[in-house]
Amino acid sequence: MSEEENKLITERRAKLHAVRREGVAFPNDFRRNALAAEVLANHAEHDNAWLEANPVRVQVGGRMMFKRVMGKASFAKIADRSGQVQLFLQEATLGESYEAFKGWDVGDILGAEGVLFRTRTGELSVRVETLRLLTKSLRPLPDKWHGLTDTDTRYRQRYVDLIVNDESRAVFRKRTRIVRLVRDFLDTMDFTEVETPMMQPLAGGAAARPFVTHHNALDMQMFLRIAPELYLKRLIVGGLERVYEINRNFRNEGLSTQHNPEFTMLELYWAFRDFRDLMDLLERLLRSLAEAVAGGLQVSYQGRVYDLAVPFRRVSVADLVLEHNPGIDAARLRDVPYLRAWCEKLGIPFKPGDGAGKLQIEIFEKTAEHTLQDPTFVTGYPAEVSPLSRANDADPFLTDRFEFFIAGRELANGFSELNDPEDQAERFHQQVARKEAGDDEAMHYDADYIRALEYGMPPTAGLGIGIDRLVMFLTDAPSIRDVLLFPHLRPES
RNA sequence: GGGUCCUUAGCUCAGCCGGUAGAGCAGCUCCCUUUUAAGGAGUUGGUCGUGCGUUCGAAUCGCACAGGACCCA
Repeated sequence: MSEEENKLITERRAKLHAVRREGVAFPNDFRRNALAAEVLANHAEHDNAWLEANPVRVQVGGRMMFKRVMGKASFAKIADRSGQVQLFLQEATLGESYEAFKGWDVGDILGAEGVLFRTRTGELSVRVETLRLLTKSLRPLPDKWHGLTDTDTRYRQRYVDLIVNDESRAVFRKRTRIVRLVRDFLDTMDFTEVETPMMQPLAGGAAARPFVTHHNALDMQMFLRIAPELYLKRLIVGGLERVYEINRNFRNEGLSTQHNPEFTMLELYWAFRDFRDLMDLLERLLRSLAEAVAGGLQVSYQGRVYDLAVPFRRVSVADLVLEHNPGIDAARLRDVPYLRAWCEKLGIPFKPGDGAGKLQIEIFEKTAEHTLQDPTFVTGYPAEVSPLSRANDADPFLTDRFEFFIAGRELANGFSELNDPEDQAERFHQQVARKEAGDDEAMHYDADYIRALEYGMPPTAGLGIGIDRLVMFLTDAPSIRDVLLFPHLRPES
């Protein structure tokens, strides 16, 4: 028998049809005057003597999660958005609706009115005087003790996961809180939150394959954005000076525990500041988030404790490459044939057009990146792989840029912005050359962005933070799917 | 893209050197007026992910496919 028409559903459907024959099966005239958690918190101190002397009448409603019928009396627990409260039901008080209740199922949504009292074991409960079925649930919930563990069902039918798994609800509440705290943090610093286009004629601001769509009225190809960067910096040219955006980016790439095709990114741009200021800001932000949502500066993630109290390590790409590859000669880190030989030795594929900067990064990613457990700012990113970053004054092979790693993952990327329109035009030309050489992640030449820079962009620092990965870290979630309400999955067969 | 493992009742899981499919919870019938995974008695429920093969016989062995988990690139 298929899941769509199994016996349990058939039985519940018959119960629904019986309710329909009696009248309105899906009433919407019941109103609550209390939530479960409020009821419990407001009367935590009160014993039965107090409750008898000061009767508290409440109207509560929610989904029935437990049901224990004992002849002429029953207990049930209902869950609302705040938590659960127990109902005590007696045939003597409820009459006909008690008989009806015995036929209702775990999962049904009920409304109850009654007075508070404590049971023999001291649990604050509602002695129900009026009970109504508000919504019949046709599908059985997962096992009350084991809950729902099958990841496929948890992700595909998130509504079921949210009904039965408290921890899952807690993660998403925490996610919302984290995002709100980030906004508060930036708003306090006089940043302005803005919205920029998700559909773009050119997908710029990052190295990634875009999703392609089509605008019918204009008969033109458009792209879902891979980053908001170039639009936000136009706003810096416009004089907004401190802007940020928290919203979705789309990258047409594979799925993994750390990648979803659409993911949430914070990007902020801060005029009259440089990349060092961003490192300080990120350090402060992470600490304040950990204290607010993870219980302190010692954050436990997947069994390991991360101490955010100590200053975060700051180390260059070159130093990490040398640290993890003792055979590499520090004097030859910009020697292309030498680095190619090392890539071959390490089994790293490379393209003919790759220069020393790109090869360094390949070696870094293969040998060092995953070892960066404790919070670490990696600096000294080569200009070749940083087409939008300001070149370092002392060493233009490098840029004033960092990436931030924790638990072996990239969490943020920040740099002093390239505001020299002629340098930027030259970098775009290099990207176009790479694209023509077959690198489909290379950038386009964005003429309007160059025009904006030609009006003059003040010296600026810009930071991007992967919100999903940040939430994963702060909620101890092993997979990005655990922090996305509806993660991308292959279609159901 | 490569490797390892998983898919059996609504849920959580046994069964896997081939011999007609099992438990707990949920459901159904009955008993029970203070339960806490309530308890007691009885009982229903399965194209064992899909397809092809090996075999007298396949949940079990082989191959392919689909979906999922983890590791690697």
